[in-house]
Amino acid sequence: MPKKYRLTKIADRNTAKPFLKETQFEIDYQNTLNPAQYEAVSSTDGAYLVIAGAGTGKTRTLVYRVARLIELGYDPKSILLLTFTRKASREMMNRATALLDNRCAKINGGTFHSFANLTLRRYAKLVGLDSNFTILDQGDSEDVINLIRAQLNLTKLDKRFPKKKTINSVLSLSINTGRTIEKILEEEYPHFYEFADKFYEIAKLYEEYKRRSGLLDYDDLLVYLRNFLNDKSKSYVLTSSINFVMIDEFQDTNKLQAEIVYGLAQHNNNVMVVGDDSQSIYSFRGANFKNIMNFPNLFPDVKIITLEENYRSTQEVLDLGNHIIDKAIEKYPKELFTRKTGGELPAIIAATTENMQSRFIVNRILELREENVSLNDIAVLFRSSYSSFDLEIELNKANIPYQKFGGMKFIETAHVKDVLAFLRIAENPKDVVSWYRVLLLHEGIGPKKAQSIIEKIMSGELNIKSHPEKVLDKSYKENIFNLFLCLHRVFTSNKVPAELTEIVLNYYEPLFKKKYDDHNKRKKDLEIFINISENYRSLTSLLADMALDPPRDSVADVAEEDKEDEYLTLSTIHSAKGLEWHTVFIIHAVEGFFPSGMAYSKIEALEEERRLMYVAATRAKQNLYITYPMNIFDRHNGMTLSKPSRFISDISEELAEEWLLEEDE
DNA sequence: TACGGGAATATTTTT
DNA sequence: TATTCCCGTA
Repeated sequence: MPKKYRLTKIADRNTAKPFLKETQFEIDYQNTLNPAQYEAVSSTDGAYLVIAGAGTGKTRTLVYRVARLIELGYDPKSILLLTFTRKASREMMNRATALLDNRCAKINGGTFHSFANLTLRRYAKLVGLDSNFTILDQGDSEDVINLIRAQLNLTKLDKRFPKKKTINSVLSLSINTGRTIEKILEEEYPHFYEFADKFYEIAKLYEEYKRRSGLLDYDDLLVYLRNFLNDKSKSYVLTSSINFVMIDEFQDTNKLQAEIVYGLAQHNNNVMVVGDDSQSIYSFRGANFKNIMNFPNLFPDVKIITLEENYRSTQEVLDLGNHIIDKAIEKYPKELFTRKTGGELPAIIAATTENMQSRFIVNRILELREENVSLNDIAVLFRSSYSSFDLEIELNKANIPYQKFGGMKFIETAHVKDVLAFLRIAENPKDVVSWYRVLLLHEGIGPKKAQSIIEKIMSGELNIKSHPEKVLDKSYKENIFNLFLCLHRVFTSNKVPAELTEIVLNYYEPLFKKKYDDHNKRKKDLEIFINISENYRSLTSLLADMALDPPRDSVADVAEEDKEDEYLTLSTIHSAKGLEWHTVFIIHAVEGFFPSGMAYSKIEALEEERRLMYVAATRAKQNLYITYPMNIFDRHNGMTLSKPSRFISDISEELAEEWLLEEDE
């Protein structure tokens, strides 16, 4: 169907600005949006900072702006919309498409990392990279670091040297926040400060290693992109094609990402960032809500728009949320209000034990179902993913279907990583970590032997692409011969992901059964992996997606065919970002769990826990229940009496009802 | 040098 | 509780 007012000929979208009168738009923007939203949506040129409180229609605003820009005649491909997750990106494009038409699906979108991935591959030559680099996920990075850590003999020191996880997070924080390693050690890990020089040594070796092996970790994706953007003569080809930059969840970006935003928008400074400083919950990844405060320094002519009308929650829920966040030490001034009144007061529920908390939730959910509240409209939120273990048992007993978000991911399970390691080698034979992982699967091969085989492969002494009979002499055991035979098959196949996966799994199966006692349970994951691989045409994109947008389901609820269409959501608060439900339960609101004991030592960390509680509370549209067990198992002391979370302990009768659950005899 | 068993240890959130 | 670390044995 031809659109009434589509402008077809625009000589140069960057200079000749198309325009329409307000009445000529297909969508009645002015009357569908509130004044603040409309101001943001109808903006075109210039820099905008949209401070959007929880539930104020942030996504809606972005979606409408995309539609309007397209209606104005701008090329969809010249609109870049960066979001926090790929799911969010997909959702926005779908909504915009539904609103207007499928031109909206053509905009440039994705996460910072996925955008960097595509850009770096496309402009690999200009960037100075090989376009088929492999992406290391966090676990892979840690493995590399562990290898280096072992080589440096750091385990033999008198004092315990930090573990791979810690090392990786220090290095990563340094890159993402632009602070030196010393500074980070001093501020976050003072007990490891004395090892600063070792950290530098590891960082150097790690960099060399990645360069040599054609590997990029998450941070590299951003760093290379930033550097590319800074080299204006080279990146002009990219930046001149971007007319509008939009960034969602700006409160969760870090310094490095802010620099990227600056670089992306350099062509004409048309940039809009949207965020809520009160919902900044990713500081462990280097995010700093002060990015929002600093934004006006980056773009001096920025216009600030504040969205304050909340469309999600009842006033009762909002009051409690406001109470929690009012005590925050620093935030952008804003006052959320809603027209939804007459809701029920939130409830704060003390249960004598953790199990009673679980049973309360199960009962309440069953009651809600009686009241015709769909399971899809209910969520249970928690600080850390293990908090739901007891509840999960009770839900299973009661036959309540649920999906859990956050926590252990499919991709992080050892057996899936094993299979991926084979495929990584197929993609990039220089990938030493994957070689290491694969070789160690074999009997009789430990770290030393693996090392020596890898050296021979890297030096070319062992040519893995030719048939093993030609390259392996008698000193190699049969299992190595078989491994090389398998890899030879991989290298000589036509590299369709599904076919490669099949070859690998055939070979891997006996090793897998030997390595894992519980291989029956794990087997399902491998079957899922086959299905996933069938959706890809190239190995490069399969591997990139596995690192950047991994499927989240592991064994827990794999069977696609018996997946219920109605299910309860269990989620970490981090994974619940941006979502909303009719009824929300927040569990384990106990000192030491929420706020986490890890946060006690730093005021900034405690402030972040507070924002986390705020995010959790503002997910609720209608009902909000915050529960805490009074006795909870503490690994150090056994059963201990616990204190309710500081975020809810001082709440007055007007803000929430307090219930006490006791065992009925 | 590989590898299994038992001890130690730290314990969150995710692209 | 689950992973990592350490050490003795083959």
